[in-house]
Parts: sequence; C-alpha cells; structure tokens
Amino acid sequence: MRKQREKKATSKIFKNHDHGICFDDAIEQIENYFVEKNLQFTPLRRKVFEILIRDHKPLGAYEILEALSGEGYSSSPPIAYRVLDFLMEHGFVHKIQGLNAFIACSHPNYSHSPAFVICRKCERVAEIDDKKSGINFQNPSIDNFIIEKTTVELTGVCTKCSSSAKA
Amino acid sequence: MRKQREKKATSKIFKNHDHGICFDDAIEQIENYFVEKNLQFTPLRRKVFEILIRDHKPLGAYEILEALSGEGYSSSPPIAYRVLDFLMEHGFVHKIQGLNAFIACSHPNYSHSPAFVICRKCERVAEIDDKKSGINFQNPSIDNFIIEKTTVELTGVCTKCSSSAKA
DNA sequence: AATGATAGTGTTATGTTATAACAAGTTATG
DNA sequence: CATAACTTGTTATAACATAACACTATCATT
Repeated sequence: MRKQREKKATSKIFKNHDHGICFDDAIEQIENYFVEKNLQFTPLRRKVFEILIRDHKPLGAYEILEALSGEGYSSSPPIAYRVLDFLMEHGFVHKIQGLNAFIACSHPNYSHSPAFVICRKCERVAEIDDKKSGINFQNPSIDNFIIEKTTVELTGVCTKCSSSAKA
Repeated sequence: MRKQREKKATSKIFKNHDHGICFDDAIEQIENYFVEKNLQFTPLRRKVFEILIRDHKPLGAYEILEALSGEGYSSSPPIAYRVLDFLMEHGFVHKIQGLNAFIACSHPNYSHSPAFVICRKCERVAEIDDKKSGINFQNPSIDNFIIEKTTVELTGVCTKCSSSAKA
C-alpha cells in the first residue's frame, strides 16, 4: 500500500517525491536497524536524523547545532559532530565533502558507495544510484589497494537552474 | 632520451619513479602552459608549485605557507590560498577533499576528471588514470544535469601498509 | 613622462569547520 | 549498589578558509 514513489520514476535526478512517506520510511528503517544492532536510538540521535531528513538537503554541522539548540539541546560543536560521526558510521548520514555539509542517506539499505550530484546554483543534492545513472563506480577495484570508502561528488548545474538563467 | 619511467609500468598504484625526471617534466609542462596562455608564472606561483611537486604528496595550505615563509615569502593565509586557487583553475593542482590538502597534478595534460587513491595509513596519495584502473568514472553523464567538476577519492589501505600491520 | 587599468602580493582581521580533553549523567549488568 | 560502557555536556582551542583593503608592478594609451 505504501510506496507510490515509483510512479514518477523518470530519469530526473532531483525527483519530486512524497516527502511524508520518505520521512516515515527513513525513520522506520533507522529504527529497525538500531534495534537489530542493539544500538541506542537516543532522542538526540533521532533529532539530528530528523533534522537532516526533514530538510532533505545538506546542512552544515553548525546549522544542525542551531536547530538542536532550538529544541533544547546543547549547541556546543561536539554534540553535533559526535552524533553525525555515529550516524555516518552506520550509513544513515553522508558527508558532502564539497560543501562541508551532511545529508541523510537516501538509500540506507543498499549502495554503500554513495555518489552525489550537486547543483552549485540551487544547492540541491541528489544521492544517485550508480546502477541507474549508467556510471560505474560502485565497486571499483585497484591493484594493491584495499578500498574502504569512496567519495564521489559530481558538481554542476541542474537543468532547471541552467535554463532559468545564463551561465 | 628522457622518460625511462615506463620500465616499471607494473600495476602498482604507488609507483616508484625517477622523481628528478618527474619534477623537471612537471615544471616544463607548467612553464609551457603559462607561456601559451600568456599567464604569469611568477616566482611565488612557481615556488608553490615546486613545493607541491617536490614533496609529491598532499600538503595543507598552512604547510605550504610554512614552506613559503622559509623562502622569504609572507606567511599569511591568503598568499597560499590565492595561488592554490589559481593553480587549481588551470589544472596543475588538485584539492584532496578528504584531507583538506593540495597536491600537484600528475597528469596535467590529460584526464581533467582526476581520481585519487588515498592510503589512510601512510597517507600516500596516487592520482589514477581511470582508463588503467578499470574504473569508469571519466565522463559520467546524468540526465538533466551538466557536470562541471567531479570529485573521486578512494580511501583505504595500500598493500604495503596492510601487510606491515594488522587492521 | 603622466594616466589609468589590470594583476599580483602583502596585511589585518575575522569567519568557518572540527577536535581534544575532561566532567557529569545514564543505562545495563553482575 | 558497584562498576563498566556509553551518552551527553562543557570549555577551550586547533585547523581551515575568506573578506576587505593597501601597496606595488606592469603595461597600454595619452
């Protein structure tokens, strides 16, 4: 009954989607994961994740702190960084290196080598599935090297921004 | 008469190489480029590039500043950042996002979508040629998006480090 | 030579991002 | 309830980066 998201499964990178469903799904997934792994989904961790998934865009650590502060939490930097590190370890948050910002994971269940498409104008970020994009960087292998983590970020301009203004 | 580098063209990522030749080649290439483009290869710019190509490893902006300072230049941050920006614009320096560091380009003549392999133990960084690595991220294309810049960084452990110590 | 435009470097100050180190509270368990 | 493991809070500081403005050099044009 859920998941009507596929109805608009065009090739668009920055999809329109029912964010209510997206949000609920994400929370459910992370809850299940934490229970399974016997980890604590504390109020603070939940709040940080909610802030990220709610905005559905990359937020700087200090933006997150500000949001936390508005919710009664401490606003000292380690609060945010520790939780972000924790959520990243478990794959629910990714860091966008090019923006020094953090984003909730769109595909927590698969693709642990995420790739991001970043519009430098509207600043929207899409986490893409390499299989769909036709890009092949999912499981690169390098002789004499054990890859532990991949960072793939494609920066440019989305169609919407490039059509609405020159350069 | 030059370029005996190919003699050790194994699949090793972190190649041994004749760094004297590497250095001379790089300087020559950048000089030619600057002449062609009618740009100024000023002493400061040359020095920054030399520092980077000499070490042949990523250096933080403040490390570069320190080196500059030892050579009689100002050590205030904008000095380094401006030159680095300039050299990056022209493809002679790349930023390693995962390290907040800068590295001289190993392939200034081709591959303007560089990819880096980073050993988190010995901190060596190799700029890889995607064609050789078997990875295909050179010219990705995304529907409804104009890619201007790609960031690809593969972090892990090189064979040497993984064999010399556990974990 | 004076003028003015452009580009490069220097300086000061400040903004932004991230971590170290330690204290205090919480929870699970023996 | 002791204690170990974990989580959050606090202070201070480290590391990375840019804004704004001053000064100098170069060069084309008057």
